[in-house]
Amino acid sequence: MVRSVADADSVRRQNRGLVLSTLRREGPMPRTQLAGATGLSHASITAIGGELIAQGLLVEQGTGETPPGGKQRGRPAVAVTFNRRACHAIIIELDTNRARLSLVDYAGTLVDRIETEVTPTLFRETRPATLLREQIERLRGRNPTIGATLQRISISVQGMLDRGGDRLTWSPIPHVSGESIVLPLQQAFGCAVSLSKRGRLLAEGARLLYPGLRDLSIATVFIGSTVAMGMSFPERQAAQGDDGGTEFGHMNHLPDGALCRCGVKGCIEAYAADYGVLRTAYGVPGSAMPAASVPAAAYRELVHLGRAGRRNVVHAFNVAGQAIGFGLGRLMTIAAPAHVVIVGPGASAYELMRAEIEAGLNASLVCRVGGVPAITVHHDEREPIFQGMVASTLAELDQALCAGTPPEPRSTSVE
Amino acid sequence: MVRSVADADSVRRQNRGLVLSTLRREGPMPRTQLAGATGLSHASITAIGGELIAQGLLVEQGTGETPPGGKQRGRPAVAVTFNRRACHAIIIELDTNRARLSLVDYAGTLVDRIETEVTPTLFRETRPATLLREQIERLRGRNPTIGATLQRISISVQGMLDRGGDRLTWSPIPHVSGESIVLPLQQAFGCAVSLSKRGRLLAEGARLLYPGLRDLSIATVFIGSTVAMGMSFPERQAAQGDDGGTEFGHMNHLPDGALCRCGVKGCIEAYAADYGVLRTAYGVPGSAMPAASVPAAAYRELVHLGRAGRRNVVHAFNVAGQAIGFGLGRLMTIAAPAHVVIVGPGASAYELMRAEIEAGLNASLVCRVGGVPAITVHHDEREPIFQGMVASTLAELDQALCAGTPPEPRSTSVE
DNA sequence: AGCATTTTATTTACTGCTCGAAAAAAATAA
DNA sequence: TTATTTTTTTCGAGCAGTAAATAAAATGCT
Repeated sequence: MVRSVADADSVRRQNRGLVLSTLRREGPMPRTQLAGATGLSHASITAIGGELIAQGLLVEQGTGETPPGGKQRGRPAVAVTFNRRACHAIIIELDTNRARLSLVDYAGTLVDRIETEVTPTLFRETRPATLLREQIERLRGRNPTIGATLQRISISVQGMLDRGGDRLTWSPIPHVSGESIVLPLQQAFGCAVSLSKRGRLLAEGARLLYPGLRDLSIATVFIGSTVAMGMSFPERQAAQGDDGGTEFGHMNHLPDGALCRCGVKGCIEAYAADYGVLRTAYGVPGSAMPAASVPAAAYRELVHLGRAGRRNVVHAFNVAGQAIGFGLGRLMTIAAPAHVVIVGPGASAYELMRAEIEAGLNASLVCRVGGVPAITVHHDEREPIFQGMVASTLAELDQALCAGTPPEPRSTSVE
Repeated sequence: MVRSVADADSVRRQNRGLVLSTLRREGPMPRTQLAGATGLSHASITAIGGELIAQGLLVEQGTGETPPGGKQRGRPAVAVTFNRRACHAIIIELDTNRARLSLVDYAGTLVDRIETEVTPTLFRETRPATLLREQIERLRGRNPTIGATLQRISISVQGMLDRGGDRLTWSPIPHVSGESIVLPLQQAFGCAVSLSKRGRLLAEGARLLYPGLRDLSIATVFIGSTVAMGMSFPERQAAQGDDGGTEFGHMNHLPDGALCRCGVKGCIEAYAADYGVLRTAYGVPGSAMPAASVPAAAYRELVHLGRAGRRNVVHAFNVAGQAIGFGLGRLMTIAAPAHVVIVGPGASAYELMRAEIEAGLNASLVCRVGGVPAITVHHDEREPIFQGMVASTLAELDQALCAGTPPEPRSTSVE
């Protein structure tokens, strides 16, 4: 709560932001309804709405809906909504095996999307910023109409970010850490560029996806080729910085335990990621170097065998469940989420890990006293990430636009 | 970031709060200087200051200081400061062995203080709220002049709070959990009552005590008859609710490990609290019931023996250090404090645990990549708690007073 | 003593924002 | 064509903040 002086200008900014965020949350609506939803007076809505339309951020919608049957009685309501063409953003999901770039407009609609493969050796020769720059150029080339309206580039990555959020200090994606990513793109495209941890976006996306979670604290655990977690708290949405991102997968489970891909011994990931389960299942000692990568099919087969009751596989998933359960129990002592969402390929093995996860949670005093968090399983992790990124990117855009541009006097406008 | 409509009133509230918090942080100062420190115009300072003085919250200070040698040239500056008699707060530290009640005035000056013993059986017969009510009455009786100016009661406790912060759901203080504490006191005294976790206050107090920590994230670890931790983040001061309080002492260290006083196996506390070290040192198996309490002198003797190099004791402290080190390493994956402050009786054994603590931290990928947090030792934990409580209580008071009262027209005032 | 100087604090004139109420606009119903 | 209904805009008042001018309260100098 950094206090700073408030004046008429900050009031206007706040209320413009209120109008935009209400429209984001509840969709297009006429001015009268907007007054009700925001708590502002009709007079203010007229003023603010007029400004935002003049600025090109909002537009009046044809007739919106002709809701209940026949004709309405009075002056017809004209809904206002976001001007799709006001600006655009590019959402990038950078993963261990591929990069997906999505172009969305100001209304949040997907305009275009390209995908490119990421090989383990790719970033040994190509700088990540260079690869991304090329792909962004390509996407822009395919959509010439967006012109200079590209306002924001949001990148989702796995790994640890540096303080300023400019680069990765460590990542499971080979050779990607170290180099600055944000700065070169910022310079190349002259717009805001941000790097976010995949885990946090997963959690925020889960909140958007399940209406029931809207007012709960959520931890989303990804289980797959890595183990990752992000947390999201209500009322503090879009907490910038590194907040909400964790390194859950690299939390120690057992001192001097199994070797993790990160080089440290005993991480949760070393027991619960695909390679960890595989190692346990086939009796490979924990001191053995982890497999560089596990084919998706091989992991699916493993889950299948486990479900069929194959002893060694069931045991391996039990070990994985114990690592995750104790990890969650330890987490609970620091920050107690009310809801845990499990996503990723490992979600399909949840039933094999469930008992151990619950046992691990119950070994935590916090859970014994306050109860265990509700756990739900969601298979597809791509959608929450994407939704989360779109939502937070647009919210940031709203902030930037309603904060910066208004005071400009329409001096040299076309008249 | 819950958006709500802003108007002239919210501007005034914000700026009144700004004036008060500036005065809290930087002490009494004349209006001109206040204008500079807050960023508000002189005109606004005149208006706001006048209001606050009329309201009785601030007063003009005689001459303050006659700072550099001889006489100043122009119109003498008259400093404004808090009106001591505007209101009072009672700060209560409820501990395993005693309860301390401090009466402070609006300027934060200690007016009176009483202390009463807490025995392990005390709360079997007396409800905690009843005991506190009696003690508060006693304190009030000794200070009749405060009259109705008692505005706030802040209570520091150890243990877990319920959602609403009304009662303890679990506590190391015997028989204290379960019963509502806040509500009865609120009804008895008709003022705001709040329950805070001792750990969080410790961390916030440490920030106030060491100016160098002002802009860092801090974790304060208490080591003594329990192990506890609180965290404090800059820029988000007085984050209300349960934020910043942890159950670090009851984070699992080893699955199926040593028995903790809380009844769970493997908690950090079971290895690192006084009883845990004692148990390890004398070869008592971890499955043995922990001692009900360890005399302070016995623990001091233990530390003394350890420092003198007694093998079994050194080993016991090493085990304690490992528990704390791994615990901190695990914590780092969720929330990475830049600074760790160690307080309490165990602080004097830090050197015996240091190597193990550092080893535990280094077993965490986060520390390997981002470096280990700085660790400092501070022996006395009472002072930070008290300072933290006074600061946050007065900040809350400022908020309540500058938000609520101003719009009241001085209708039936004495004229 | 009396006037200039200096520093602090207040007053004045003005801007921008929101609000409530009244007026205007735009449709249907009779 | 006129009444009715609903949405939207306009108008006047009120309030908070700023910059600049003014007042206040002291010292220094002649």
